[in-house]
This record gives sequence, structure tokens and C-alpha cells, in this order.
Amino acid sequence: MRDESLRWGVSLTNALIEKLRGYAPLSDMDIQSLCDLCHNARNLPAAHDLIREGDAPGPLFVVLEGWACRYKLLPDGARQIIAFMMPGDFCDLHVGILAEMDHSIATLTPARIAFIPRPEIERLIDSRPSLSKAFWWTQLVDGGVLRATIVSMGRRTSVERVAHLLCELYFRMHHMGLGDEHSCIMPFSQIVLADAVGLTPVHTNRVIKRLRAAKALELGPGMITIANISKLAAIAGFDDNYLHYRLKKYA
Amino acid sequence: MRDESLRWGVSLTNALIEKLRGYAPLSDMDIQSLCDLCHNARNLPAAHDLIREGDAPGPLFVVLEGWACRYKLLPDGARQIIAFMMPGDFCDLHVGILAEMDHSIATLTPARIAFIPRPEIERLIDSRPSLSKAFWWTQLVDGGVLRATIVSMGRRTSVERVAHLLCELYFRMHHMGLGDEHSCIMPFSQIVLADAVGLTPVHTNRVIKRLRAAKALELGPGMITIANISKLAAIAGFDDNYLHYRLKKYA
DNA sequence: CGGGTGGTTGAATGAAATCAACTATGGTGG
DNA sequence: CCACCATAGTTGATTTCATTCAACCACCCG
Repeated sequence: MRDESLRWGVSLTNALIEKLRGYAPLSDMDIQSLCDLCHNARNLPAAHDLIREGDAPGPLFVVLEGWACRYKLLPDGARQIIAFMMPGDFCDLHVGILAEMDHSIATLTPARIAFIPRPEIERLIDSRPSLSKAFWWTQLVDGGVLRATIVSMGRRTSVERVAHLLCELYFRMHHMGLGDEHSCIMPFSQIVLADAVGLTPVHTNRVIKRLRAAKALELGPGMITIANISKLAAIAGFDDNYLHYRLKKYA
Repeated sequence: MRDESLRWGVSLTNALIEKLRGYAPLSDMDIQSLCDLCHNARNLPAAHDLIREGDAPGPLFVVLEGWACRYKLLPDGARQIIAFMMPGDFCDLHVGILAEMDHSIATLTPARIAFIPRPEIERLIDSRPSLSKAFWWTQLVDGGVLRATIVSMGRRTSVERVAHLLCELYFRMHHMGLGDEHSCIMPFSQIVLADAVGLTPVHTNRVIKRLRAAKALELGPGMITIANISKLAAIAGFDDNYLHYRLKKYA
């Protein structure tokens, strides 16, 4: 992993490379051209909007370090977090053709974000088929995550819902080479979690209390630690099929 | 509209053409090659699965007549409808590269469905850029719909949630040239609606009763009629921006 | 030291599920 | 043709779950 970072000269894009490699076989050329695009990166504080609903789409964001989320605000000020973005995640490739964003994107933690101009990405897609296939894959996974979220919100109890979300984040982190074998740390507050699962902060707190009593979680200030992923997965009834890690076959 | 159906020889693809034309300027050649692909269509009864979660992805489905939905089943048998598909809608272009479907698709009414082999669609995308742009657009709209659903499920009251869904379907139907000016008919039962909004059928019934009392809806057997869309939109706090009908500009 | 944010707990209120009964309808088979 | 059944819709009573309101703690940071 270390040697890779030296090899490609841009240590911070490791997560992205790691992720795309899971989806399609990438040549050195593919990776080099990808790294070339990530040169323009900035460090941003937590709770910083990258783009807001109603704005014209900007460059493509790639999360290199830290966490971000997609969210919407309702007229009464309530927030619904739609999806979490962790290192290696990026926003839609084709939103550039739309007039307006239909949601906002913000950092959740201090984060390092790359900004890639749309034309450059489009040139990349056109010129490198295996990269473009890897990109499709990530978009399909993002769609699967949205669908799974809808199922959770509609038909799971609050305990299952919280457990399911944390399971998902756990597996996504692992797929990116982040976190330990049996545990990992989610760097966000219970308020953020509440906005993601559609509950109030106080009820989210009570749900977490129950998961902690079941020895599935541990808590730190501003973070949640998964202590026992198999227990959590059992509570959630978690099936990771929608993350599409089992590949059909490279081709 | 009638002359068009004669012109292209395949009256049933009108909805699809109408929809894609809203997204990008299509030449006669574009439309002709699209129609050529829709020759293989079948009439199916209501509640018929087109494909099930866990199956290998099959051909691309295009709804020509009737309604369908994407859904997932939970271990306890509960169903969550994830998205509605009306004439002109079709499933993801690229799911072919995945090993398994992460959700099922079924008809809700008797329906006419076209089955397009994946290779043919891919050839079409590669050969006709403006069609491929129109396809992107539809995928982005589908994504926006999923995100709006998550917001509804998480942060809207049950009355707002039902009203919001019906508003969305109303505007989508209108965009496809279906339905009247101020009203339109949703051909599904309250049970289906309940599975879409994540409530029980009895509570869905009570919600509908309230919307009917507010003179926003009328009821028929196995169908719901929108009587007053502006009243419904006011109740829902509906903003159609996520359907992306305002185009950036053809290019 | 003071103030803000995040976390925690209790008590009261409100929303939705559950359980149960009953109606209306359409289709089937005798 | 009618008796029967299955399904969809409706309503009421009760229980469960989540929100609201309120108070308080712990901590970090200026």
C-alpha cells in the first residue's frame, strides 16, 4: 500500500484506486490518468457545503480523506441525509447535463476533496473503457444503496434501521481498506445519524443505547465504534448483496 | 400523436419517444433505431415478476403500457415498493455488468413490456450520441426520484408522504402525455400505495380519507383519482425540481 | 470562567401499528 | 342463477412506538 502511494505519486487517491480496482481490472495507464486528474485537491473543514440544492452542477467531487454526505433540507429546516460518502466516493458523472442540483453535498468531518472539471472526466471516460466500466459499477452500487435505504426507512424498525446503516458503512469501509477486522469507527455524531435514519436525536440515542446494551456498539465522543459486526448484522438482518462485491466476471 | 404512431409503425413506443424527446433532440434516425429495438414486446398480467432479486440481470425492460414497480421483500414477508414505473420507463442500462439483481421488478397492472437484449442497447448507445444523452438524463431523474423518496420517508408526515408520492406520479404522467389537465387516475390499490409509502394498509386508508376530506382526492375501486393537484401539492410541499424537466440546454 | 454543542434521561403527548370486526365487490363452481 | 370465497376497503378499540418538552451532565474551546 505504501509502495503504491510512492509509485503513483499521489498518496491520497489510494482509496479511489483501491475501490475502482475492485470493480474492473485497471492498467497502469488507467491509474496514472486517474491520478493526473486528482491533482486539484483542497482541505476543507467539517460541515462545509460543497454544492447546494438549486446550484448549477460544478466539478466532479472526489472524497480523498474524511467523510461527506448528500442531503436535503425541508422548508421547516429539517434535514434528511440521503447518502454517506467516504474516501473513494464521488458524485454522479453526468449531473453536468442538468440545470440544477436536486440535493446538497457537504463534508461531515474535516476532509480532503478533489475537484475534477467535467470535461476532463468525460475525456477520460471516452478514452479508457475499463475505467468507464469501473465508474458504471460504482454508480450501480450507489443506486443499490439508495434502494436499500428506502427499504430500511419503509419497513425496518428503528433498531434494525440504525444497525443496517452501520453495517453498510462498515462493509463499505472494509471494501476500501479502512477500519479493522472486527470493528471500525464512524466519525459522526448521533445528530448526524439521526438525520440519516429519519429519527429525532433523542430517540436515536435510545436506539444506540439498546445496541450498546447488546454489546454490538461502543461509543466515543463524536464517534460510534462497531464492536461486534456479526451481532450487528444479525440484528439488522443485513444482506450485502446490494453492494455488489461479488463480481460477475471481468470482461 | 396519431400520425406519429403511423409514422414510426410502432404505436406502443409513443410514450418512450415522447419521454426521451423531452430530454434531448432526437433525429428521425434516432427514433427509428429505437423503435426497431422495441419489436419484441409481450402482454403480461398484473402482479407478474419480470425479474427477481438474486437473478442474473436479463434483457432491458421497457414499459410500453400499464404500470410496474421495483420492490424488495424482507425475510418476514413485508414488501417495500422502491419505485413506480409507468409507460416509457425502463430499467438501468448497465445492470448487465452485475452478477445479481439487488431488487425485483413486477407489473402492477396488466402491462405491455418490451424486452431488449443488452448487446443491442449497448450498440445503440455507442452509435447514437443524442440517444445516449437522453438515456443519461432518465437515469439522473431516476436517481433524483430515489433521493426524494428517502427524504419523504425520513422527514415527512404520513399525509405529506402520500400526497408527495401522488404528486410525483401526477407530474411524471403529465410529462409523458398521460392523464388530464387537473386530474389523473392511479391504477393501483391502497395496499400497493401502503407498500410504497411504508405504512400499513389500514393507516394508509385513514390518510387517504383525510386527503379525500380535503377534496384533493377521489376514490374508485382499485384506483385513486387526483381531483385537485394544486391542493395536493400544497399539502405535500411538493417541489418538482428533482424531476429535472427544466433543461439546461440542448447541446 | 462561561457558553456552546453533544449526549443522556424522564415524563407526557401524539402517531402508527395491531387486532378485530364488518362491508362491498368480483369471480368461481355447483 | 345463486352460494360461496377471496380480496379490497372501512371503522373502532387498544397497544406500541416515537416525538416532544424539559432538565441535566460532560466536555471542549475561547
